[in-house]
Amino acid sequence: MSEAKKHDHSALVDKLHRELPGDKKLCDLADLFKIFGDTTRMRILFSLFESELCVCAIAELLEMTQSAISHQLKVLKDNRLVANRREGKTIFYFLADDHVRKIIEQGYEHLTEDEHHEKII
Amino acid sequence: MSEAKKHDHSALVDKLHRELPGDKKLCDLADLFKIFGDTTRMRILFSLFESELCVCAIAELLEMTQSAISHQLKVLKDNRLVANRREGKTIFYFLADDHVRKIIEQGYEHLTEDEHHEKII
DNA sequence: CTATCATATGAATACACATTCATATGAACG
DNA sequence: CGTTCATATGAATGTGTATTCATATGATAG
Repeated sequence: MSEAKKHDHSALVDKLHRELPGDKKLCDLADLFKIFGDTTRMRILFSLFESELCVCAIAELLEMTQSAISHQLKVLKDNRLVANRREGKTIFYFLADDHVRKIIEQGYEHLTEDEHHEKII
Repeated sequence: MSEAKKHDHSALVDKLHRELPGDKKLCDLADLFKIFGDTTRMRILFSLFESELCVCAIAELLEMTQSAISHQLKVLKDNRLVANRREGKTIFYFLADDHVRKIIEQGYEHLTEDEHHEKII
């Protein structure tokens, strides 16, 4: 037997090490949440909650540069959170699927629960 | 009436502007997701899915510095995603509530749906 | 084909933040 | 108390990335 060092958890650690999802999965998951972790992108997603919008409408709404919006829309599209369709010169963006709404709603719930906590203080 | 400029959406933009959640809410929400948007924090959260763990167990499991883990645990705790309890010298961390699990699971679902897409290609 | 409108994109800049290193706190034990 | 173990924390560093600026693409109208 190996001499037990200070505070040995090798057994537990080994077990958990086998159970943890692969690094690829965890990294992908973190990358997904990273997309939601930016105020501009979050505001864009909320803008698209009700209806599709063209790029310049989003830019006006959020009072930001067309370029800034366009860059972020690319990030959102590359990660399949939004999709777009062309109509003449205009390109309309819309939410890609319902997961986007669900993920955001879950986050919202956590927040409101926190407010509950703050009231007590 | 104001002269309609090129591509006028002022009506739609005004309407949406009133409907959008306040900047504080959106910022808080983005900040929440930002927490999940880091591989180390995601791995820590997954480590705690099954059972509570002390800091050095997490550090061993993830093969990272105690300091790095401690810094991230602070972030997680400040945002109420984990909580801790003391037992002598040791401090055990655990998931604060079920929202954490739900949020992560929603993200996971979105990912697996994407894999579906990739298979078709 | 040229001008214009809508959008995309590359490079540069500026800022946020994860990790490291050194050190501090804090509990238990002799 | 002084030492040791477990954890926390402050400052410095390096990396990632959001925005800006300038410019490119791409569609439409004349």
